[in-house]
Amino acid sequence: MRYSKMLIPTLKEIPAEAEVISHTLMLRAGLIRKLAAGIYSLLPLGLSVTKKVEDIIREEMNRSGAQEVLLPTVQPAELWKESGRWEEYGKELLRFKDRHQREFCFGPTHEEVITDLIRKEIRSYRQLPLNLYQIQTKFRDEIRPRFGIMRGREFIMKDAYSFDCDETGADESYKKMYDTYCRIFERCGLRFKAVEAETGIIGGSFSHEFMVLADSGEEGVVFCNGCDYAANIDRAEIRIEEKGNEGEKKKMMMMKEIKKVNTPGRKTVEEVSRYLKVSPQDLVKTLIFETENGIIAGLVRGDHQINETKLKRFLDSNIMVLAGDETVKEVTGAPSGFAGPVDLNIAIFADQGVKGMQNFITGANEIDAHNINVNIGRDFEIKGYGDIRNVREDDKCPRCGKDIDIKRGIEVGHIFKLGTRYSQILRATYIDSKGKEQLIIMGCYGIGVGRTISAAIEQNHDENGIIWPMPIAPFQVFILPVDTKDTTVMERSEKIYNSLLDKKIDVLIDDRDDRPGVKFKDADLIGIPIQVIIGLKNLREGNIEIKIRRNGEILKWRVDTVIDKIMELI
RNA sequence: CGGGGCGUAGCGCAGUCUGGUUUAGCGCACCUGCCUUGGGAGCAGGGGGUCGGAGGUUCGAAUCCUCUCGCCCCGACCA
Repeated sequence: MRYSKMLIPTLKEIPAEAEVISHTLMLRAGLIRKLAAGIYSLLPLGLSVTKKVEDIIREEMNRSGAQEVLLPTVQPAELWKESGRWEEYGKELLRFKDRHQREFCFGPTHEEVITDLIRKEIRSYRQLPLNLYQIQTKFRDEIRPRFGIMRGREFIMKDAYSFDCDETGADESYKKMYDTYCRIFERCGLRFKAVEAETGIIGGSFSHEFMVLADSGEEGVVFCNGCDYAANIDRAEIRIEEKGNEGEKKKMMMMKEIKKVNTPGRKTVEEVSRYLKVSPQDLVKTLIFETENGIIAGLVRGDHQINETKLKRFLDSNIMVLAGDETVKEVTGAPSGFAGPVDLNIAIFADQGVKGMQNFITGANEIDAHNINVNIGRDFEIKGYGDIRNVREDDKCPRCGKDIDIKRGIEVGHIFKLGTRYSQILRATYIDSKGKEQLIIMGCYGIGVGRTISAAIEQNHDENGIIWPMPIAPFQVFILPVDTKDTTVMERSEKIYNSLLDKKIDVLIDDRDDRPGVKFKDADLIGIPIQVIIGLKNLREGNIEIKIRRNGEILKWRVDTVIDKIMELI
């Protein structure tokens, strides 16, 4: 491809809208342009990378025995009503009506459609197992799209669905996809971790997320330095320390008399503990939540953070919203910041870390007041204890007890074992070898294509621009003739260009009649791994210069060996 | 949805508080010519704006008021 003919609108200045480096660079390198919030056009360079990633996915999916299909983006409401998700999915589901006032939605995911297809087509165990996948545009009306195509509303996703006769088969399918995903992300040149994860609205019995570690990641990832335990922060279990001496000591402590103290204007744990000259560990935080089963309170130690997802799972509720100021006032009789469990007549649940605490401090359900020397059992009752707080770096691995690390991650892939959640409700069944009707067991497996690209840039860039890993680079080689007007330079450049094309190499030649500085800057910005720089000075000495984008290394090779040497690099 | 901020040329911004000497500006980009060719050059000339939109106040509105649309950030939420 010739640069002069290609639409590569690079930007010298940093776009105001971009927040993370991958977004900035994708705009600056001319890969994407925004049309509306969370909705982007892919320009030639961006599409080229997208196709490379898609092809890697296709190859590996096909290798695993999956078959590609293409399902509709527009889906009838009936199917979603049948699965129950028309109500469940909420505002993220983009709904609309056709000219006959029939209800439709733009598919945010395709469990309903694929299950419908399968229930119509599959009769016998002889037709199973099956794994179908597609690479398709989806739409989820995100509350807050951000970071360019990392969290868009319209986005390209590879989604696969497996169908098995029994649990053993389903587990095998799941394992196969796990391995396939590892291969895909390895080939994309990403440093990633597979972690235990939540199933969320997709549902199912267990799942793994594939996380690319990057500071800009939106998910917390917990992993052990000693063993291979790794989990999403919403999933990561708290290791319960066997309290030896400390526990004993605690038990021996006397319950002191509960007392109300003034804490004018002190609302946060930080403020209260400093004012009362105690450590945050001596406090218990009371958080009020609204659920579908009424208002409840969640308790954690002052220096701990409650995890709503864990609380939600613990209480098996679908809705869990931190109560607003009005609700808090209604329930506790005080503005938020002064809530406490004593004389609170709603169900109270506590983190297991609160269990051994004695003579602690809580809000007094009264403005500018806290209670000290509060004790469970004597002053209030707890309806249940659970693991409802976030893991911290000073916690230990729940499996092996060694130190753990918490990092940020970008979720690029997610695999779920669905079980019979959809096959049951949509009646996707088969006849087994004994002639009996059975539910098909399903799995579902997603990869965010755009997110994978963003993540690749987050991990592979420097101050000058993108540094593409070779397998997903839009071009493998960038030929940069320093002076387009010089015939010696241009003839040699064209020759190399054509030789590489003959060898099926993706090569871009910068035939623009621009000053060298402009071309060098653009070359670094768009990040093609190998730059072939052809200048008169080197050419006179029979040399051609090669610049490795990743490390800036400059190599000088003889003109007649340059093609072979480039082939070795690719 | 709550809080904050921003909409002025393709991009980045000034001007808005304090309405009128501004014919609405600057840098980059763009077009023409000259010049230049190893890290986003230089000179000269040029084109491009319903100041997000609607309504209002006023002799006069980018500037003040009301409504509205869009976008960004934080929070809540989320594969």
